[in-house]
Amino acid sequence: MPKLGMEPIRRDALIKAAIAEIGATGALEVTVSRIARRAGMSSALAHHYFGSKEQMFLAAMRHILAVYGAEMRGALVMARGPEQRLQALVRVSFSGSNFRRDAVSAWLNFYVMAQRNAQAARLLRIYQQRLRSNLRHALRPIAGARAADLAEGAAAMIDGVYLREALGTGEPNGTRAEQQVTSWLQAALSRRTE
Amino acid sequence: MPKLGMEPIRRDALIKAAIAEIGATGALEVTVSRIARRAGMSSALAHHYFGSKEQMFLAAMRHILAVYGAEMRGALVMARGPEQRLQALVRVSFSGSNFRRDAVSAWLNFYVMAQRNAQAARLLRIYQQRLRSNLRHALRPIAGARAADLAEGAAAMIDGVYLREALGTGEPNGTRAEQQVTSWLQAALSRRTE
Amino acid sequence: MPKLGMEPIRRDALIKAAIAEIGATGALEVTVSRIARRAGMSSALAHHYFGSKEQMFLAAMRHILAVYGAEMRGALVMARGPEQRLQALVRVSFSGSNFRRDAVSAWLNFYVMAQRNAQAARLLRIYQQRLRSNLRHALRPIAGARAADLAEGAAAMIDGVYLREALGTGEPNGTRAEQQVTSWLQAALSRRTE
Amino acid sequence: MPKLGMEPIRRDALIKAAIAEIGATGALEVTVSRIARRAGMSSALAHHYFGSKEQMFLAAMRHILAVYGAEMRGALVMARGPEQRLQALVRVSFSGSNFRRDAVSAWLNFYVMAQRNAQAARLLRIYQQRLRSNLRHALRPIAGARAADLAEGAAAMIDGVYLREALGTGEPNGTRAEQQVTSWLQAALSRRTE
DNA sequence: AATGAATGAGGATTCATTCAT
DNA sequence: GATGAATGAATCCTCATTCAT
Repeated sequence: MPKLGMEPIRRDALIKAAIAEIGATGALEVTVSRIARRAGMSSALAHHYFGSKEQMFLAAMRHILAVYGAEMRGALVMARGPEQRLQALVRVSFSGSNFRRDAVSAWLNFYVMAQRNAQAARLLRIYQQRLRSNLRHALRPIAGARAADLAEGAAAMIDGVYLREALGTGEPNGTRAEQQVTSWLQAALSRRTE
Repeated sequence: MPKLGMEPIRRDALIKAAIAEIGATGALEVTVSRIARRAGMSSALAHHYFGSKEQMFLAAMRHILAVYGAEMRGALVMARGPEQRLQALVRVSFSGSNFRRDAVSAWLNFYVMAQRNAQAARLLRIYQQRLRSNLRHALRPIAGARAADLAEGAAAMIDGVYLREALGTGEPNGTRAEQQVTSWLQAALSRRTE
Repeated sequence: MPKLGMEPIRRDALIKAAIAEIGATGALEVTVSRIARRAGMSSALAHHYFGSKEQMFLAAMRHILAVYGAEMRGALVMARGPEQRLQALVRVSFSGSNFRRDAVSAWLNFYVMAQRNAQAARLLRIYQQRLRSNLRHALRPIAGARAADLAEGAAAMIDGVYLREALGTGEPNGTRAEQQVTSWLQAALSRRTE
Repeated sequence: MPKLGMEPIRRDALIKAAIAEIGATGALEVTVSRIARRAGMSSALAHHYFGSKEQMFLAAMRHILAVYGAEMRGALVMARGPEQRLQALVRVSFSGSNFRRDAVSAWLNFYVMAQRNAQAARLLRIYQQRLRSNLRHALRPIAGARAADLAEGAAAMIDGVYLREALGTGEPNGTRAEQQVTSWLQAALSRRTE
């Protein structure tokens, strides 16, 4: 039942399957066959659409990144004032599709991938810069000159907490994560006002 | 030129080679042959001494952990007062053998390994608990009831900053990392005194 | 030149090649590569179709057994009266595809395999029981109550003679084997009529 | 504690261990290391004494054969008259050290070995001929011209019954085996007297 | 558009065997 | 006499990838 216009559907299915499979295995040592089977097609078709396993993984990474970016924009749109913007950025990092077990585990593997693959490294840097830039932007009115430093610290904190959730045994707990980051941010900010 | 008592020497060489190789490749997809060659022996001998690739990786992980623990103890011994203890813990995390490019990259891969391998997960948890426990201990006199929370946050911060260094392109910068964590800690602590 | 519907063809070729290779080598220490090469394909394809060397051997065993069973049924169909049924059973054991050098040698190795592999043991037992049951059936009208005992003995005799042919240097001689078993059977039966 | 005159002791221990190990594994795929360990020494020493794995197996085969021959001679010495000689030959085949699970299983593997190894084949033939010759000798006074044929048949019967015990799941049952052969022999003999 | 067929390359692991001590 | 050290040579098996249909 080959149909026309299947390409986007297939690609999407494969990306979702790749993330799910990586999440389930906990490693990048996932076979293309398994991913393809999970997506309901042959591995040959997967290659037809992505050219190589690596490209498929990159597409999956791009997908996670794109969704994360979209959610961030969406949250920022709703925010009123710097404090809310800050909260939005933190909250988005620990919620939505980006914080499901699958995605969290996938992230960990993208970190590893970024060590060898230039494209993956670039994608990662884009994500990091976007987050930092957004954090700086939100912090400027509140923290002034310290905004850059605080943004840097907040980003590290977010990554650290994210990592901990990725390695924990239970299901990731977004609320707890958010609170941890928020309380630190407030501490750093309140000190400023001294 | 077979000698007696080679076992500890060989094991040591293999562990070092494994860490170096993982660091160089940036991934766990390192072959036993490569590691063995780097350690100056046949892959068969590597298997003879470790039984399996996985056991070899675990030994490498244990080694990194042990050295880290030793350095931590050493620094704590020298510390006078809670503040110095705290500083020691942070400084040790970003210095010494534990913060060489190799080791940093190896850590990243151990994170991935811990997602599937129970033994690796256990080792990781031991490390995390030891760090948290040490941090709590040092924070108690300074932060009182908030010590537990702050220790938790500091640990996350350390991991986050560590992660950033692992993913950065340049050589890890321990001083910068230490300062980042320290300044946050001071912020959180100073708020307490309000 | 990939074609569709190759699976049964490939499986068949591999089974035949496995039997031939075992027969030629005289042992189970045959490599998958050799078998695959003899069957005109890569070892990877052999694994693709059988999953493992062991499964391939079991399939070969099942094949020999199935052919033997078919030949037995065929001979029984033609037989008129108990004596002819008996003769058919003995003759089939020492003729046809089941008594070619290859198969005879393969049998010997299946014996060994049956000592460790439960599935092989089961297959072997099925063959033994079928033969005994058929022998009992044929002997009942002739030997009455002694049928069970005689069937047991005839089966052992068949195996013993078969073994001797398997170990002999020359090509197995079916006629000689058949006669040996038959003459013993007649001796045992004639005693009954005393 | 290297002593002088250890050679025969070591060789003996290795032969016993080899038989035991083959019996336990049910196959020839036994490693020299395992055998040596079972015999309480290093694999290097095993090689020192036997030169190769194959030679060790042959020695084990020779040992089993020698013991079997000795037991046969012993039983024949005690026998009075042809009938007792016959009974002695059958009984010895299914009793003593030659009929322990270990040895029975080892025999099966020697059969396989005899298919490739000329020396093993020669040993096997010697055993077979000795048994046949002894059987003929005992049968001559009773069966006259038919002695040769009957000896042939009896030998096959012994092997067949032996095989069945080797493949059975339970412990070999010598009495049952002996009776089966004996009753057939008597049947064949009684027919002669008709 | 889709897939079964097919393989080359590689990788972990095993093991008989050798050798210096 | 005895062994730990060491390895080359296999062997099974996996997998990304290609291709004809």
